[in-house]
Amino acid sequence: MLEIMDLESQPLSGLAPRERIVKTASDLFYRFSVHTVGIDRIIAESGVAKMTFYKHFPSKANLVATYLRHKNILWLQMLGTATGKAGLSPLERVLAIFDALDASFQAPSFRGCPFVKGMAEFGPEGNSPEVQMTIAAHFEGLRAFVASLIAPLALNEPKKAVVQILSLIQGSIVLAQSMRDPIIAGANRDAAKLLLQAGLNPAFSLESPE
Amino acid sequence: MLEIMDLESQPLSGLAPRERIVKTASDLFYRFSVHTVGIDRIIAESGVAKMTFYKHFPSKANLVATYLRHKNILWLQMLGTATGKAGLSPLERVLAIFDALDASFQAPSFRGCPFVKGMAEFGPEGNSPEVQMTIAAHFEGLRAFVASLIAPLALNEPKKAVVQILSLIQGSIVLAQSMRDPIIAGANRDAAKLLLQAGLNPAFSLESPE
DNA sequence: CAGTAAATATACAGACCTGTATGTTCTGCG
DNA sequence: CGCAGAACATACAGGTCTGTATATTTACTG
Repeated sequence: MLEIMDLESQPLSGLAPRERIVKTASDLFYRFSVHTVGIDRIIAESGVAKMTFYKHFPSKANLVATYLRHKNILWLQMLGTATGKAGLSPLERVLAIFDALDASFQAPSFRGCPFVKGMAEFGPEGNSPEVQMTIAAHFEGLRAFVASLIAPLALNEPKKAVVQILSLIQGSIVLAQSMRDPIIAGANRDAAKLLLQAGLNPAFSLESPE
Repeated sequence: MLEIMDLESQPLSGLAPRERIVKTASDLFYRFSVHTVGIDRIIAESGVAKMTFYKHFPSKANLVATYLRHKNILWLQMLGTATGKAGLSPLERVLAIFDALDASFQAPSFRGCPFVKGMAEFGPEGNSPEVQMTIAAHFEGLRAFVASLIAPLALNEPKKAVVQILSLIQGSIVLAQSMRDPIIAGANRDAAKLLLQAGLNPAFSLESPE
């Protein structure tokens, strides 16, 4: 057989078996869903033996949790670099989230939020505690991240603002997946700007325009 | 065996077989997920024979589409009654959406948006065209509904406002499912109010508070 | 009462799933 | 070189899934 010419995912040859498995599983689980991708397919496409797989991962559920932790790292890295650029004001850092979202929405591989999809497949009734813990940790981490970005703004109701920004983020992702409109991220960026400015200047908020 | 004393779902005895199947499937698909609930379980819990099931539904995918159409009707009915109450101003009609969401979030059976979950399980790659069509029709219907509520406000950028309101709606649902905080719907109601008021009075928007 | 259509119970085919068991081959290191 | 451990290929056990086939019973209708 010489060498496997994997035309589709090329930078997979040099990696160690464990990383090949995680990368293959991550792509397949995200593109399709977890339940529609079996172990056999992951093993075949990662070019790994079944025994090797079960040496590295005790079960499929553990691989799913690993996949989600992997996505969580990528996700928070993307937000961290976008919001951490030098020279940005505190307000601009929050708004940079939506610029980063805008870019990721345009990627052809975009399929929505892996954790929302994870909740859909592994609800509270299903018994996969490790997966559920990983999902809950992601949402809590994202909440804490947004809260840390909003704190410097010294708003009157920071907790409420965090909920609003998080809703705009998650709503953007759902809309970007369900309809295909390039204005989604920008519209929500504007919404976030308005909400945060209103929080900075209380005279703005809840006053009837007349 | 005399009679089946179904203690859990009582108002199921008098219904016709087809409606028993839809009701049972709707509850199970929504509480758990579609892929984790098999035909056998639906048949068992609806008290119907397998042949009867396949007389009424040509396949499981068709039942899934029927379930989603059922949920779509319930969902739009809820929004219609909440926003259609007499004596509400156009702005209040939009905000009434979030009051209705707040109520549904508190129901113990709340498990998020059936259509977001449907997208997670039946992505664009999976070949279930009827299910995908049903999901797409729901999102388009919801968009048109919100657009019809916003039209009377005569905003400068109605399309953008629709995207913002839809994002707040979907974001609320995701947050209500991932974290459990009773302020979510209210916070997003306030956000919607502020955004729509800013659209009514352009002097509000995008002015730096200093 | 008779006859027809719907619903029943049950068994089963074929495919897929996770996870294990049994060997063989490659690879890195002393 | 020589050997140990990792990764390989493959077959299979036990279970579940969708969908079909066979045969019996209920229920309505003329």
